[in-house]
Amino acid sequence: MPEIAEVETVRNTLKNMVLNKTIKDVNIIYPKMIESDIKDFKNILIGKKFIDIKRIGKWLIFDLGDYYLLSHLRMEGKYFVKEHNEEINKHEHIIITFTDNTDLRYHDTRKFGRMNLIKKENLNEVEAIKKQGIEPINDNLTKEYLYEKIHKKNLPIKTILLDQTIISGLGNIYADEVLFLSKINPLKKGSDITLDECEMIKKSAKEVIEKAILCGGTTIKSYTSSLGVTGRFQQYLMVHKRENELCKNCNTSIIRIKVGGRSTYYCPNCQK
DNA sequence: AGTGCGACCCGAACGC
DNA sequence: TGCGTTCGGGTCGCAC
Repeated sequence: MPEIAEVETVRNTLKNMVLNKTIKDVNIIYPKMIESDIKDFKNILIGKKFIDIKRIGKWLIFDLGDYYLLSHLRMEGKYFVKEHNEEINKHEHIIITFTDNTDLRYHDTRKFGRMNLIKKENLNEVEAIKKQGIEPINDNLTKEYLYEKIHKKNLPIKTILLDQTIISGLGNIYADEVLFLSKINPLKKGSDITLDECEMIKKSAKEVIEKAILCGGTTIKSYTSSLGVTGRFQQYLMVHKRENELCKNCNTSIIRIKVGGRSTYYCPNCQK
């Protein structure tokens, strides 16, 4: 998916486009995308406004006053703001129309994304939200917290970094980058990670995510954030998607392996 | 409880 | 040119 930096970019972009506009209609083209009651979805949204857009981990949270619209972009979800009379693209699945005749359109080639409309007081009953771990940009992410969560696990550290209940917001791209900066081999078991290495992971995660947010995210293949905004972090990637290219640190060829079913890129010299 | 893997979808890239 | 196969930025649920 868009990872935390991409979601943050979408959030900031959309805040400038859709806040405080009254919703006049909702067109649900692909109902499976909605996890809450379909009828309620339309009825509740019409007449309301988005008064804010928040984010928890990779979840976008549209604030409707008494309700939240939760939106997870998964792999390829995007939002576009278009004039209502523009033709509907085949990958646009949910269309929210405002009284000024603009649309907020949810576009998702693979239809993996999900939305969930809930009463505000029920936010903490949403399992995925409740279980979110600590974000890299939060100072509560300490080496002690990480060590406690990691040191009894027999899984590769790469797999652990993708677990949203430990660190919230890292995906496949930034997990590889964090391990490179930390000089840790992606296959190293959680139980073999030292407290010092947890400190490295914590520092690297913060560094990578802060820089990626400043860049507006990364663009790989299909991902551009809403409104065609293209992330610029790609130029700073040290290992991800760089198989057979040379390590920017030591000139060794970057290699690609599978870890937990996910493509994983690393420098065999820097990350022993 | 912890771990591994298929399923959810579709388009792009690749092999023949 | 065309057809079949493989792969993927994420997460969930099921089986062991």
